[in-house]
Amino acid sequence: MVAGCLTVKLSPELLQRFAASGIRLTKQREEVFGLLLQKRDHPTATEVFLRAKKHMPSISLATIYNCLDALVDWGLVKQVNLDRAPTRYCANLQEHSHFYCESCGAISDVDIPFDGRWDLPPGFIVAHAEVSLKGLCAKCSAERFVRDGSTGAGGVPAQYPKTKTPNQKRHS
Amino acid sequence: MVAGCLTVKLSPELLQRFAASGIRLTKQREEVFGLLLQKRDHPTATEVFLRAKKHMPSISLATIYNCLDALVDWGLVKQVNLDRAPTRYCANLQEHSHFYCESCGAISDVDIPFDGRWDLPPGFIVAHAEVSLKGLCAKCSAERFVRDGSTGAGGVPAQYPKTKTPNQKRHS
DNA sequence: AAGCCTTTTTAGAATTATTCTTGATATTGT
DNA sequence: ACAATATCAAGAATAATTCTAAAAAGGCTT
Repeated sequence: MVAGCLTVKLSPELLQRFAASGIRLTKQREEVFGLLLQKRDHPTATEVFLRAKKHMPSISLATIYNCLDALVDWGLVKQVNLDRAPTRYCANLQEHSHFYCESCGAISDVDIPFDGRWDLPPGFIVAHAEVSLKGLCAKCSAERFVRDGSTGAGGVPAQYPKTKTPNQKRHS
Repeated sequence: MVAGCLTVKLSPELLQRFAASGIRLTKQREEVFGLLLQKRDHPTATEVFLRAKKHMPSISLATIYNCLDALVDWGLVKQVNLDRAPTRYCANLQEHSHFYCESCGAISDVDIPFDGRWDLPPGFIVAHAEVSLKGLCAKCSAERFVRDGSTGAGGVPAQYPKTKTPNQKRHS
């Protein structure tokens, strides 16, 4: 009971990548990813759902969440969380930050995240800026290095050795 | 039916400020604010609730939310949102950023938000950094300045003239 | 192509953080 | 003290998201 043609045809290279990596690219995932590539306005899961239904009337919201989660897991899509508003999704894989317009609610991508100033398009006015860091605190990094026999000295790469985090859900 | 002594006595200066500003400092608000000042570990509303109940057994979670919202409105407390985890509350009024430890879940304050590098305590390892900007996009700032008769030229202060935002809830 | 195994989709129930509603209670100004 | 106003409490309501169980689809082997 699958509907007609997809919104966006993925590039052969991308399809190749999927095939090579053992990832199963279902019609639904292809549709969801295609929608995100096509209209890069940071839609919420519900918005993606509404758009997807036009082409696949039988798709369910749970599937949208499943697909988005899968795409996020594969590193093809990024979640954008602003305050407690519904999570938005973004197919821009370049490192970038987000700008939320407090007047119209639009979310724009901002290039070059942090090395002094942001590369804001002309006319944009920043009222509030917020930085969230994640990683290992002193205590935990010490423990980790003791266990792994590493020195823990300076120049540690950003991607520290990952050990299984206990039962942590996707966005923790 | 109000319980015994508060966890933390607020400073006379602060009490003065409340009195002067017409803000009504109720026992519940005082307790909640005191708890945040006393143990600065960025508790969630539920955690504040559990702590408050020890001193005010009759307090309700809704009241905790009310008090926290009021404190946030008065600028005495900041909300800390990390991904979609429950909102945490922070009585540190200094401009600062937050560091989330992906191993133990602790949230630390990080001084000096963005001017090159962050002032991280030794041992902290950053794996991911995220910057969220808020303000006015080009379209909206143009509209605003046309309406207000301002030039819109460079050097605009971060605190642009606020007009009523239509029915926007606290965290939008 | 048939059978078998695994993954995915679906629909709806469940969860969870937060907000809303309503009546009770407390506080302030007169 | 009395009215006017603001706040609190309890539980219902909301909304985003996740979970569950069963059906469907995809792949692989023969």
